[in-house]
Amino acid sequence: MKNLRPELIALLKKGSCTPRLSKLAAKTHSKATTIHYNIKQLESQGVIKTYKAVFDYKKVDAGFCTFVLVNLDKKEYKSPEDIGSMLAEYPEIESIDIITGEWEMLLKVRTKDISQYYEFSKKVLSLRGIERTQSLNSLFQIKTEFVKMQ
Amino acid sequence: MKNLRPELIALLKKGSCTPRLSKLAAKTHSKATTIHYNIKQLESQGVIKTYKAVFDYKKVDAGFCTFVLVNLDKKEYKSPEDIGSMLAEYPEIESIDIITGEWEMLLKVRTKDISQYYEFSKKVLSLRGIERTQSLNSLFQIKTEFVKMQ
DNA sequence: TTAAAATTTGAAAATAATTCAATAAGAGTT
DNA sequence: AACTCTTATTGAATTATTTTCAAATTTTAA
Repeated sequence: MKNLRPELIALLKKGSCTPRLSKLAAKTHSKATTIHYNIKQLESQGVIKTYKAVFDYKKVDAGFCTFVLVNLDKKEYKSPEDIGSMLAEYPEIESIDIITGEWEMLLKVRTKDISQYYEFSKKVLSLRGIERTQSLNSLFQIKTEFVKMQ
Repeated sequence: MKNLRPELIALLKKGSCTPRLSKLAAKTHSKATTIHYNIKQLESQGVIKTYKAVFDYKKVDAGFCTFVLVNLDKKEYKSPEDIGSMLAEYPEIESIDIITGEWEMLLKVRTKDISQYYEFSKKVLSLRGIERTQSLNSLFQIKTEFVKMQ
């Protein structure tokens, strides 16, 4: 018997969910078929990207959250998007933004703990094109992904 | 006939979704009843907070994304969590973290455009307890909420 | 006012989730 | 290894939800 949990968590983190039409119908005082029509429209217009789960990240070995400000080495890459899409493959990285100001990129990273973060940083933050980084540690999360924690 | 879209988007942003057991069963080569059992367990243990939609935020009037570093006025509040939970009520705020370093708090804010951000900042970033802020603008989003954009 | 397009709805059909009892697998003890 | 206890998986039946589709309604634009 294999442990399904890690596989389920990985799938739910990015998708494998669906809107609850009956609940939405009740909350908006309309019929399920009307919601169905409206949701299909949002989906086909690309308004909705996916449906996913939000976790208590402490309980899925991702309780250590770090924001990483990144300076990119202009000589080493074609465009910030190129490094960005490489980084996007790492499951530890929750978000990647190209930003204004002193730093070119901001990452949000989730690992189990500080030592797993150290492993991540050795592996990822030394990639060609990444010149310098500064990390800000999250001590406490009040809201994530529009969802209040606690 | 009222326009359901804004109401649906607001609901889906925080919840009103459900895991697709049949899909998860297929992907993990197990039975739907097994997935059902495992998911109920994750839910009752508080591992899963909610199921929600991820949007193309440009298409839901929230394409302008800003990270706000915040210094808190120690005289004005009991604890950072108190200001945090006040801020958590604003629908424009995607995430709130208490962080290490020069700044005490990091917000991620989504508005329609720069002028709506200005309205937000006048309304919210002048609340008692917020001493000083610095905002970093997102020029391009590569990944959000663990989901690759584009 | 009228015609066309977009949205809502109801009924029926198709899928999917839930319940529950039986079975199987794993963990720990003797 | 045999036994017991606990945890996890499964199949069958029930219940609930989603999907389809045609008809009706509402909105938009001329």
